[in-house]
Amino acid sequence: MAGNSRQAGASVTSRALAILSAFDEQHRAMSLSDIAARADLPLATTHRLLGELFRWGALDRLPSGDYVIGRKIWDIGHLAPAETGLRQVAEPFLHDLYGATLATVHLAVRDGAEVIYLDRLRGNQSVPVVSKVGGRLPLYTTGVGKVLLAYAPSEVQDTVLAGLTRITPYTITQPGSLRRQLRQVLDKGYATTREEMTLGACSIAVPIHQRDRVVASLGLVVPTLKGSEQRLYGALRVAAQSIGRRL
Amino acid sequence: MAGNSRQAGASVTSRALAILSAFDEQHRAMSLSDIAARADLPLATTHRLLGELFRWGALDRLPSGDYVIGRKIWDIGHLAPAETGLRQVAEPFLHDLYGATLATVHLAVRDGAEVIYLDRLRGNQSVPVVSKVGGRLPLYTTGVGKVLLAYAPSEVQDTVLAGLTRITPYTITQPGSLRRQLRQVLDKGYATTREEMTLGACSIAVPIHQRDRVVASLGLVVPTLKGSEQRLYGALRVAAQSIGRRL
DNA sequence: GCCATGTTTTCCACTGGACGGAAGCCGTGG
DNA sequence: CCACGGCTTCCGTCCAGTGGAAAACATGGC
Repeated sequence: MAGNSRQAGASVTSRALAILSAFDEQHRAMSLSDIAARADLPLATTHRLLGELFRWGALDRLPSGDYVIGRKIWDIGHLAPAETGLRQVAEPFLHDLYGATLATVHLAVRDGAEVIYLDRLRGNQSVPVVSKVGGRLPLYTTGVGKVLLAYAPSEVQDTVLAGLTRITPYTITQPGSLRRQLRQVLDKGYATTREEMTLGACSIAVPIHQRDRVVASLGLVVPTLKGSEQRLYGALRVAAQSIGRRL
Repeated sequence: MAGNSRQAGASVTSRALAILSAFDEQHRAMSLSDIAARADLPLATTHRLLGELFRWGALDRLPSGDYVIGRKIWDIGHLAPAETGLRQVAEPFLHDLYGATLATVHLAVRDGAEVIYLDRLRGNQSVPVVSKVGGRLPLYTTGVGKVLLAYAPSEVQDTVLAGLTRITPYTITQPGSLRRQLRQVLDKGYATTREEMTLGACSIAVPIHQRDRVVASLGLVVPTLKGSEQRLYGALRVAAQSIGRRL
């Protein structure tokens, strides 16, 4: 009854993992029933699994009783070598970049059809940005995103090109025009955006190469690129090369 | 035989979690048999669970075949509110502090009898430090640690005092002398260390209050405190108050 | 090349722990 | 006071996880 009630290959472990997957940026705190609904699991089962995860430290509870991701996950996550290794190496160069430009500095990698921000340096009086460390944004509205997209396999590009949605009046929504920009990124060696994600924020970004593969992108967010594009590009290129050499 | 072979209340989920727990700073990459040994699970079972965790993205594999923590854990970990909330709020103030002092800046919380570093700003030419974001250190050899220990429940203090081990010639190993220092921390409002963790590195740290509870600590690492102690304390206090007010 | 040694992967019959419907509990508010 | 929605506990059924064993695979010594 009630249709296909449960996923086919649902192993025990995968249920616990399904619960963790139920959390995302829009759902940082959820009640038992929310989680059960989002993970598509029966209440009683969810309840028991939540108990186990909580006891272990994977989840915490707010005074309200809602569940949130716990410290232990944050903690163990920092053992991930790809993320922390790159960050570790890049850190001092990000500082230098910030010192030299006073712009918001971003270090990001691609995950599927999204950017994930590994690190961000933001000054006190920098332009407001929506990025967060650990957060995700579309590939086609940010400087670092465009770089990563330009070097991504064509399946990924196709997926992204098929789903362009307007965020600001300046967001690129024409597949042809985005495709042209991506070609330019490969030619010129850097990408730019002009208020395509946030009004009042422009950005410029370059790839970070490990051997001959592009593994990450380094970007700056500034109020305007007028006149400073080449200077910022120069600073970015030096930093990206230094980071790449050290990987 | 060979003693008590398996934990008593070992639920399925807890085995997957035991595998994740097998990873730590000294064991970032492990083979199947290493993991099975550390998690105290049979090889075949471990193998299957590793497969599930890998397929989901909780674990990655190196070219060598060794398992490491995967991006997904890092990713989900950043949804933990305690960690990221505090970081988010503190970030601009850490920058200011760095700008004003050019010292390495630390933001840390206590977990049991250890410090966990939530954030670190390190200049290019700062004193070398052993801290890492997401890393753990003892409570009694670091500035932020002493602050957090001074405000910790007495059980925690007793545990720590019972296990003082020398790291540098200047590490405090006398329980009495540490206890005296902790009292001073409460009196003066800040803690200092002088080469107790790393030779050539001194530190000063203050508590961050949320309402009337101490939730974190903010610290600076410098080559020497000579003459600058009061100036650094002033800067720290202002920053810590601003952060606390915003929580 | 060949065998000895250590590690990873696959297999499968058995069984004990997960499953989840249902009933009880608790807080809220009409 | 009772009705309602969400949380927690209970417990008999049964199937998915278990793990010993053996097969594949990788090393490396001679």
